[in-house]
Amino acid sequence: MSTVKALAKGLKILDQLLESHMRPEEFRRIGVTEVAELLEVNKSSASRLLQTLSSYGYAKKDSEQRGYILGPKMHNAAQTGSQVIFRDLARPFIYQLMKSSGESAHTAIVSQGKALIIDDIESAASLRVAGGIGRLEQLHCTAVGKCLLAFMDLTLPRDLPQQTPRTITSYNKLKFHLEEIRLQGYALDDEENLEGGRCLAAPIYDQSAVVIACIGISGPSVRMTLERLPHYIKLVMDCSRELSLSLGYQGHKP
Amino acid sequence: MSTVKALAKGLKILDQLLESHMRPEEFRRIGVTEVAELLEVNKSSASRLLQTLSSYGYAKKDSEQRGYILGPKMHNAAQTGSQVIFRDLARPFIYQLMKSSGESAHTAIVSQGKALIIDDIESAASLRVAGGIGRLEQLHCTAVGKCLLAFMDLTLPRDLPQQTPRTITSYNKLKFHLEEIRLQGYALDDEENLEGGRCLAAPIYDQSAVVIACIGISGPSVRMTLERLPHYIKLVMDCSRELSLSLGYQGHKP
DNA sequence: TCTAAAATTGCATATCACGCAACACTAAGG
DNA sequence: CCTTAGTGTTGCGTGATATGCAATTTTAGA
Repeated sequence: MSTVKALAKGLKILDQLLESHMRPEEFRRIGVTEVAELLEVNKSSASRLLQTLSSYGYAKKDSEQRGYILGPKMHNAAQTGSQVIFRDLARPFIYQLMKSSGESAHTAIVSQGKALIIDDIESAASLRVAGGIGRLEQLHCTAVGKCLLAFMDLTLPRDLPQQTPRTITSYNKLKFHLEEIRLQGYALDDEENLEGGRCLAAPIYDQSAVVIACIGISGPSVRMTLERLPHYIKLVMDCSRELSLSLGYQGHKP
Repeated sequence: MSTVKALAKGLKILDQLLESHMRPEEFRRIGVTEVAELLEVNKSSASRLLQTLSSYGYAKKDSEQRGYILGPKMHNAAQTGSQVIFRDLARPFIYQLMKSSGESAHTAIVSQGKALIIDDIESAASLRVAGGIGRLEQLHCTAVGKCLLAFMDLTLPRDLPQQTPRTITSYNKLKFHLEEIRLQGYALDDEENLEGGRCLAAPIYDQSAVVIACIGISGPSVRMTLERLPHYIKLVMDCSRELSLSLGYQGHKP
């Protein structure tokens, strides 16, 4: 059994970056010189190893100070762990939402510049919007996507592909629309993503009053009519408030 | 700018392992032959790269079927993400526990073969057991450690260093003692880790009735006397039950 | 602005990653 | 149980590349 030495060196660096990251009280950036000492190699070798780790997203040159920190790929792995816990916590709430609304209910978070459906409880109705745990949805034309855009301070996408005739494809129109969503406290997908389908979504706040996800319902327009919308809006917003409270949310501090 | 090619190859494998891991519906083990095709190298090279990743804990040969999966180090990164959410959820409960008991209260999980304190709310009393978010504690002689050993089906450590004259250093004695803890539903550190200090701990169950953590209190023996222990035990166990319920725990199914 | 320390880059050479081939292991089918 | 095909591992020699050196660039602090 043999090891590939260059790879081993890179992984040792990754160990150090991980260790520094996992203990917030002991966080520090790691420099080329420090890595050179750790591996007992020349600084130039250390620099190239760090560059390689960076180019693949496993390390990142800190933008504020000298030194390298853990890169986005490891952050994504950490986020997946949180997703599983959060999904399980939110499940009873969206189950109840599905029951009270009669439509499919789901939980969504931001991932890879899209809205990732991390849980989805389908309604028993024969005509329903197709489900999809793990599905990535466009941000600009889905209720969950727009909800996340409005409440999470995300960078607005520039590319707004048309999904239906009703899709908002203008950056300025979307920007204005998101302001409305913030005032209303919920987002409506009015056949913007799927013809014949409407969705509603509302944000989930954590204990520090930061939005971390959203929940929503999807259904066919023949059932989710504009006349019945207020009924659905109330259900979704009640559910999102209860889930937020269960996460320790205590309302916005002035 | 140049990349270290051998390291780059290893990171590409890690990318694949991560990708497979993050979407449970798309999980699959990755074999040497598949890696060889991905990287366009000979199977022997692929094998050596995977072995190197494995020896550093980033990959793991699956024990049930052929192929490699994401290794414990990446799991640990994922766990850290969950820790932050869990820590925040548990905080109000241990805060209340500190208030009602008058002693420092903490949350602990298993990490690196030890008990990791992920949150710690110190009592206002002048004489108290020193705190330490991020501290790793021995499993065999602390209340949180013994609690995790008893309820989480961990491998019993063989090395049981003596911390005080009261430390249990016999494997068989510890094994028997853990059976007692399982029956009682809580663990007591009776000056086994620190002379003049006693700790109590109780397990936290999640929605699938699996123990994922524990909470505990620590205080000086002059306050946490044997006569007052039942009072403290009740507080700790009440708190652990409430926190478990808030996580969706519904009691043990037969 | 200057200086010292940290980080990066080009080049030649020493090291080791690589492919080949042989072998070992495993799972499935007869 | 035996056979076969596919998967994974190991030893060896060679050429590709990782490395150290030295020069250069960048950066942060006085």
